[in-house]
Amino acid sequence: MVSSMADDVFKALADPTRRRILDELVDRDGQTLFEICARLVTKHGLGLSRQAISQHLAVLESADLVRSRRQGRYKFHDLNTEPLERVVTRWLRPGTPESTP
Amino acid sequence: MVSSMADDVFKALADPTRRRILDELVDRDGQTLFEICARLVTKHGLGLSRQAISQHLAVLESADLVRSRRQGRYKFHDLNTEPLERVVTRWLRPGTPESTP
DNA sequence: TTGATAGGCAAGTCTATGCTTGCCTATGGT
DNA sequence: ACCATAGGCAAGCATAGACTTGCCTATCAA
Repeated sequence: MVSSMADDVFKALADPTRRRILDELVDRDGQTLFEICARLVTKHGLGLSRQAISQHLAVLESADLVRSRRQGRYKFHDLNTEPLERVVTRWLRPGTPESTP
Repeated sequence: MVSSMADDVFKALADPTRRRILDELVDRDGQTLFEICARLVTKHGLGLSRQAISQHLAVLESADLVRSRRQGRYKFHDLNTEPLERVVTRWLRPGTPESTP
């Protein structure tokens, strides 16, 4: 089964933990896996294993919502909002009065 | 467990069939369950049972993405894009140049 | 009243997926 | 060389969720 681009984006956004991760990356870009784990624990009280977060990051990457760059033994994660902007305008008509106040 | 408003919206959008339904309601508002079933079959080739679509509509309603009004034995469904507009700006910073061309 | 239409409810099945556990690789410091 | 750190891989489990089937209710037309 082929998974379209929009499909991956919406699937990625369906999980609350993944949305928290995006929140963290908005707050500070270029975090490592361990940093994200630590912040999810301290700021949101989420007690998830490192592997769980790693799998979430993989889902976000496959949706191109997160880009990663390797540097030595560190892997930094960056937010990419471009897929969001493209996917959201699907049902939002340009003529909606409330959207352009 | 309490399900927040954003949670319901993203969960509702996670399913491709539900996104198709929203597409149909953008195309023509105020359709009944049977109309939506017929259009999904003819226009998209989806062979789903009436109950499946009914359950999808229930999910969309609980996310307030679809509002329904009863009239006799008919139940008309209307699209409500307001939750979308609110939920999407979460990671889209207002200063993004591409978003305001 | 009878029958057809529009919709609802409630199991039951089956797959997807979130999470864990355990082990493995690679890089950097000392 | 040694060990700690940063991350990856793969199997296993357990719940959520999509879909079906079967039956029930309500509205309208004849």
